[in-house]
Amino acid sequence: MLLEFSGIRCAIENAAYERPTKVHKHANAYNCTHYNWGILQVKGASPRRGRFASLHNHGGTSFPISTTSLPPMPSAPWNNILPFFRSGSIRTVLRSLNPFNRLFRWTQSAPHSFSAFHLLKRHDYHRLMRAFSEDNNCFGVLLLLSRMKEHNCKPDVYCYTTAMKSLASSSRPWDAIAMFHEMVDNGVTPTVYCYTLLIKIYACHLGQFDSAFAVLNWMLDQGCEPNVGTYSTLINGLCKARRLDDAFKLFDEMLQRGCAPNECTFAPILRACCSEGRIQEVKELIQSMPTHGCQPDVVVYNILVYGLCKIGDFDEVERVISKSKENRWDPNEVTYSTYIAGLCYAGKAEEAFYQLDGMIQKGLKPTTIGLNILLEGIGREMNVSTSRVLLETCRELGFDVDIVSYNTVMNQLRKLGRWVDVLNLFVDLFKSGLKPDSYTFNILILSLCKAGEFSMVRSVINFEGFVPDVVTCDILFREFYVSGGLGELGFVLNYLDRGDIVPNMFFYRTIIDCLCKSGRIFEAVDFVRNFENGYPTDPVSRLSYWLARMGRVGDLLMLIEEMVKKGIVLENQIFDQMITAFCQKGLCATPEVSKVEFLLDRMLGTESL
DNA sequence: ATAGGGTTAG
Repeated sequence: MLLEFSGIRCAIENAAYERPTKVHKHANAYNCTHYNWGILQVKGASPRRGRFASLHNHGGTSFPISTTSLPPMPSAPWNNILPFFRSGSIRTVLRSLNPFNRLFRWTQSAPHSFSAFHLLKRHDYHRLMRAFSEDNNCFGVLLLLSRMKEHNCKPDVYCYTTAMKSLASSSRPWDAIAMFHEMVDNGVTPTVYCYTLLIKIYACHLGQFDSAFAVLNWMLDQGCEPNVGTYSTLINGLCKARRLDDAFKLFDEMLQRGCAPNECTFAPILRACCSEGRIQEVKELIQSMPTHGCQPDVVVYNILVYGLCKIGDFDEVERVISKSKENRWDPNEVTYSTYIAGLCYAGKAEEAFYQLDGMIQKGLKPTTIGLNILLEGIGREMNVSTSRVLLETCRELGFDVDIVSYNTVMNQLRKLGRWVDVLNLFVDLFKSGLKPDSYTFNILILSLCKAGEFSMVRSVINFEGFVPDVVTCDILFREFYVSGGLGELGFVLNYLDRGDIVPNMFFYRTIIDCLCKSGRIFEAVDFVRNFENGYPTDPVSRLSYWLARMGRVGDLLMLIEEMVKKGIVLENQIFDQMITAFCQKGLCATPEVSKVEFLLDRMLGTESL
């Protein structure tokens, strides 16, 4: 047991504490393995990335460049790509390409001969790449890019941009950045949009605003003027990172540079204000929009509806919708779906159903996302039978459901311990032509674990196309630890050792929980002590919870003294957890409370230092 | 041809 833990610790120490988000989405891995590409091959397409982009000199200007190399291009033979051509959108594009015209006339289905690829023009490749990209098939996009190079058709800026976009939306931001550099190295000049995409990757995907601003400056140096889209993208990133002040600053800056904002510039700012409940500010901003030369549109009003729902002001939502005509906008599917979602969150499921009727009568079909929120809301506020029936009747009603719909209802059943029903829905989703994603598998696995059906868990893990992710590892680790079957999890440890799965705060918390539950307190303390950056807040908070819970306030005090000595800033969270545990144990009315009071005094003392 | 609006797992 000890050995296993030291193995994990090793993996954790090797892993970067604040590594960028995961490099690949398992949905993609699923797609690929489903079509008989080995998992390892797919993983090979996404090698481990370096931690952060470092700054290199590029044309005399400081420019962020990643230290990573390009992903190896996939090299499956063409017939391996055949299954992809079953996708409707891709076939539509193929059909319209001259070299494929005749092929399609001969065969009703996909082409069996790929000699036609030799005849494709650069533009044709780009159209195909876009179709694959829209189909969320990053692998196919990369395959096409490598094929066009093999056929001596030099990819242009549009092809590279599409590849970057596809990589970014497959959670492979570092590969996308590497792709940008390959493009520049090949002497292809980026367009404004290409730079904007790079900014988006740094700002929205990686949260590295220094690099994002560096790109902005670099493009100016290259004589490429940022446009509204560029600024809006960066403002969006800042807003998402809750840096609203910086967003406003950039907004002023773009005005000074003579770049006029539009609806897309306002939207993220309005959204951020809504999230903070600053609804009055939202209303004022919307009113100010015409002075900036833009007319609030349906998206802007949808954000307002979202904000009003968030504070539960449904009367005002009604007013905003009823005044839509005079404000020159038409409520759409998203408007009502947002309204319905708000009602669900407020526990007004009946009212949500009423609004659903209303929107259908207006000839608007609920969006898939809107349906998913409704399913979640009625499962929570009414009962799971209703949400399940709704899910099953959507097809008859002509509403489009997706894998999230199934995941939502499956998880509701999971919470009730109805694992047989979870399994039934898992089977049903295939009948609806859907494919399970990582959420589906994790819900199913958790459900089976809680039911003690470990042999079925093993079957699910071996299910074709399933790739465990950090959530799977977390679930398996916790559940197998509790049931004493940790020895079976060698493959989880291998994943961690290879760095294919990067542990996150949830996972560290699980490790602390497992150690503490089995009384291995000193190992838990050692665990947080030996962290790369030392005593990370989240695991320490969890440890603080356990120590208080086990009545070991003295040990907790020692840990805190140790941290203070090393100059570590103590977060409130650490004390919150301690207090929670203390209250849960009902120790507040006992003399024990004096220890906590002492600790709190200590906290206030350290804060004033 | 690019930018902005709702959703699920530990």
